[in-house]
Amino acid sequence: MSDSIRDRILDATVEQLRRHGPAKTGVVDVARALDMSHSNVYKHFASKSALFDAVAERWLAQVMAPLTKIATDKKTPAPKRLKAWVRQLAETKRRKVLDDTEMFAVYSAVTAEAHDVVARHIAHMHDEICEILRDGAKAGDWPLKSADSTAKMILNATSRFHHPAMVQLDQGKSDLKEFDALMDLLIAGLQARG
Amino acid sequence: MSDSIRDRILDATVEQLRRHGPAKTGVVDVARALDMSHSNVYKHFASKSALFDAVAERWLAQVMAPLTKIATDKKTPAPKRLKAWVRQLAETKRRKVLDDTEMFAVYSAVTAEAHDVVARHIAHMHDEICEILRDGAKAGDWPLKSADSTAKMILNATSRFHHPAMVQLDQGKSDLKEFDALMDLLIAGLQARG
DNA sequence: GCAGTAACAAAAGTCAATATCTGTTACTTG
DNA sequence: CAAGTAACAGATATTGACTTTTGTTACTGC
Repeated sequence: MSDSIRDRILDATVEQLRRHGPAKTGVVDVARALDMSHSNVYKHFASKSALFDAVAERWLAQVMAPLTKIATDKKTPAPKRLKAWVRQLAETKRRKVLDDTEMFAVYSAVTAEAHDVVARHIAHMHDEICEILRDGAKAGDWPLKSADSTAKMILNATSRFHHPAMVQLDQGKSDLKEFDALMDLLIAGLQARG
Repeated sequence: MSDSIRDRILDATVEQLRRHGPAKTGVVDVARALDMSHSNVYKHFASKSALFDAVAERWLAQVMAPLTKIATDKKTPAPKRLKAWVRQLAETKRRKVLDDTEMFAVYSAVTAEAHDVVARHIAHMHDEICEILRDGAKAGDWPLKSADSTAKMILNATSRFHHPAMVQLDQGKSDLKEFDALMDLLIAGLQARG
């Protein structure tokens, strides 16, 4: 079966965002692109921001997919998995900003407004790091007092390489070797802690 | 001797920025506050952005002063000094954003434009961290392959707590205990590295 | 030569009339 | 009842005439 009407509206919205940017994309434009009245779009999305939130949600789901694959790959040792997971996150953001700077700005602007969508995304990332950390503790890779606070620490320490605001300011200028060195230091620290 | 004319113009500019924000502060307003023609301001600053750059430079010098005191306090052990230095930086930013949110936005907007002023400031911070790292290496606190790349790593890892863009997004919401935990992990890592 | 000014063109900003967009309601069609 | 529409009020954007601001030049007083 083909796309649901909801999906078709979302596709059209992304297309409009791509063509005209978030400031000049309106519900009327999206409706016009689909040859329907804007009232009908409101049948499927409560408001313009709900529509944009749904776009952000889809984007973030795409970001998460390869991360989840890494997080659940139990046969790889936790330290290697942790590094691979955060590296994948940093690479995704870096690639997005290098390949399509304008679209990254759109993504960034839309997610900046989508407060609870982003909160759920962060919670999701947090949970996957916790899982890797706990696996590492079980395997004796490192001691672990609190997976929660340690996961937060990992995300904080690496945000320079994956937080949209930072990635956008950096414009992919910084080397991922800097990321690798930092990640190695963090893992050394995790393993050294009493 | 009293303030130079340059300083008086800078003071008036800060006053205008405080009162009306960066968007509504013009060279004409600054001149009017000093009872002079705007042409005369141009005698002392090449352009409006040069004037704002000078304001940013003064602010950043104020940020640096207490940091330099810590960096050059050779009698305190390097690990403690490193933590105190970065903590002081994070605290300064945090306090600025909590005490006077509007003024932090002004500072942030002005420094966002002042590209080479900020580059010099980052270089200055980088140098002070290098100094602490080298002192630690001499005292046997940690091994040190490259002070430069390690200093960069420390600034990267802690940027969540001191980079204007991050501090502004966070609005002082995050606990400095999170910072302390991260800094302890980083120092543990530094000490553990082969 | 340092501190200052008046007069000016070009760029940027203001403001109010006008047009467009958002979100709702009541209604239609398969 | 899922998908769709027309008509509407209020909020938001756009436009174009009209300031204001930026930055320069040529000049004054000490």
